[in-house]
Amino acid sequence: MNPKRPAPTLHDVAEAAGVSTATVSRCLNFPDQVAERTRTKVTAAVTTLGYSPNFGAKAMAARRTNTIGAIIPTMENAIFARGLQAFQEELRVHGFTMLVASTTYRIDIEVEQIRSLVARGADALLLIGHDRPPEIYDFLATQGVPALVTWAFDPNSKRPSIGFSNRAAMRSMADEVIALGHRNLAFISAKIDGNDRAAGRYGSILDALGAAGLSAESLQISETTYGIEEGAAAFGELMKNHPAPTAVLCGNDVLAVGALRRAREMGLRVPQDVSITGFDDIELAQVAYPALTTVHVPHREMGRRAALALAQMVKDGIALQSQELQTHAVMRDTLGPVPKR
Amino acid sequence: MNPKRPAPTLHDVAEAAGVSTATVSRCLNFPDQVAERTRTKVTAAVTTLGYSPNFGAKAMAARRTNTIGAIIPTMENAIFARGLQAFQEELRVHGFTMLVASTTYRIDIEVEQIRSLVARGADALLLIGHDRPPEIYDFLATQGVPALVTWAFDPNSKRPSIGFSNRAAMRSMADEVIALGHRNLAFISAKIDGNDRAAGRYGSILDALGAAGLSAESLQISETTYGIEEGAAAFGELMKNHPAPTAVLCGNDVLAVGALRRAREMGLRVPQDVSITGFDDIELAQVAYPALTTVHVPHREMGRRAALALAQMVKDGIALQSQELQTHAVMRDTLGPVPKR
DNA sequence: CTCGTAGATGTAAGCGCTTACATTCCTCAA
DNA sequence: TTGAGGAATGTAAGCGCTTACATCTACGAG
Repeated sequence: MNPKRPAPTLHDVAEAAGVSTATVSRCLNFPDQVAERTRTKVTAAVTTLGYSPNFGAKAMAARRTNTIGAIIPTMENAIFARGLQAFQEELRVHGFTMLVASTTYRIDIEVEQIRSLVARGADALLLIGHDRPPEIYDFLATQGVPALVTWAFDPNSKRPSIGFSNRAAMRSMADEVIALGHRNLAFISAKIDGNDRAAGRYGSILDALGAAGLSAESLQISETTYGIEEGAAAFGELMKNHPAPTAVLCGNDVLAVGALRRAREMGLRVPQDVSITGFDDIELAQVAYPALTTVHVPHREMGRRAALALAQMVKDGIALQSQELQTHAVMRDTLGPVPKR
Repeated sequence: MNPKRPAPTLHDVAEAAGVSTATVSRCLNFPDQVAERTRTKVTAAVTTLGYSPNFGAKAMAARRTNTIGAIIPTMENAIFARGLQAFQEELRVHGFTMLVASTTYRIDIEVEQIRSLVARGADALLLIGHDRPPEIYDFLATQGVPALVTWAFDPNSKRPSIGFSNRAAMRSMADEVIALGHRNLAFISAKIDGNDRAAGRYGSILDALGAAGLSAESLQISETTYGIEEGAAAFGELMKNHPAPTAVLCGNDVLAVGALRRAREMGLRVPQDVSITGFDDIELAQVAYPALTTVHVPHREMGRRAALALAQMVKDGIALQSQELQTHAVMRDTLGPVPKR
């Protein structure tokens, strides 16, 4: 580790190989435009010097980075982690590099991260959900950086998105719950304000209720932050109400698992005494005991498709097209008929 | 989205504000060196133009990036995700940005990613584990990029590392298991070759056995890839052996949870019929049923400390110092005494 | 032997920014 | 009124790379 000696540059390599910098550059980027003999010399020089191109300089001169930025709320949530992993793998196949940044669900940090990724020359951006101040979209427009929204699909939005309808997804589950006779529901959700996904899920439960001729009174809601503990706490509070809900729908599996644990601690049997459902269908759902009834979301597929669309748009100029993915309720063991009193 | 119109540059801002580029640059980087009036004009120009600095150019001119790269096997593993999240948050406090890249456990991709992060000007790198070809370390040395190893602590290595002793960690669990009378163990591990962490864990079980006067014969091993399914499959195979193990130690919680599930499917009671232990203590461990006995590793703390050390070394030139973190066995419900036959 | 041609290589102009140094402008003391 | 000295600003030289264009070389055709 010698932070003193400056790293070798193209120029150094050129000198060592006895050619011009242009030749070295060509040799590195378009090997077949260079004579065999020259290439050998250059390659040797590169190796012995331990040369590594300077990305910034390269990006500046070439005006292209082959980099796509992704901005997610947090890596600590499996749904983003797995979606991104797939995103990156697919991107790599197309010769792109992914840059990730996380916001911890804070809008000011998101703004900061977006600027940072743009500054770093991202050719395009992957964003989660539609909700964000219009200035951000304006900024991206003036910078000429295309953005693709995922984790949400909104046919009415002019912005391209690849995702699923949070409304339809949660609706399918709410319908199941209501069909089983539950009239007293609760919803444990992430903060709804500024989160179109959470809002959509919430709205759809109301829709389902309405369709069944029930009033909004039938739904209690508890907003909390992400986490098992948080889900447990919210569940505990909800069950203190009179009447206590007979079915608790959760905005994601992590909250649901927390609720499940608290139910066990409270001596409530699931689903005999109370039903609990999740959302996302992460591994946790299958491992939980009882296995969690939840809404399956194809996160990996979403990541893969987003990567493909973005790569094609940057490379071949194919415009981004919105795509809707399907979700479905997965019935496992935590949803049952309403308990008879 | 107009990818045609070029983004505004420092020069454009300078022109719009009627000052020189130097002034704009100062205004952006050292606001108090600039007169109030000028600052106002410049700020206005920046806003109306939607200017965003070009990172590459900046890095090149300033010869510093305030960026630290992190290279992990995969984001899909909660232990890395949570450690990195903490890493990034701490880094942010010190004014650094994190760049992540994942290798899917492939050494060739790791090499590629390291080169890529270095090319991007990372001021330093975070690496997982010690095992990797010496050329990589040579390369980093000639590039003058310091690297910090985490997820492992090896007092004998000359390279700085912040982590825990995988040997000591697994040893503590193995000792517990042996103390409970188990004489017939199995270990479900990630691939050991090229993974010093897995190797350390494996070795320590052998050590424990030796210390108890038992032979290596008492330990069956099954190497597999990461995943719940994989853990389940490995467990299934192991239990076919004669004699079947009475305690199955797993290299991580995910494998353990898979084993747990398979045990349930096979009608085996845990821990009455067979004991199962994990490693990492991720959330999954508490949620599993029965709650998993595992080795607690302070991932977040590790990420935080690594970030702090790296930030201080880059900013203030404080040399990296190895730090050892403590782990401990967490006894929950999946480890019990050896079943009497 | 000359010339045209295509392939290989070199030359040099930026890309957008920072920063050492030079210049200009004020302010205030003498 | 003058000039010293600090504050504010401008000038311009790179940072490491790509690439259009110029140049050179070698070879075969005429």
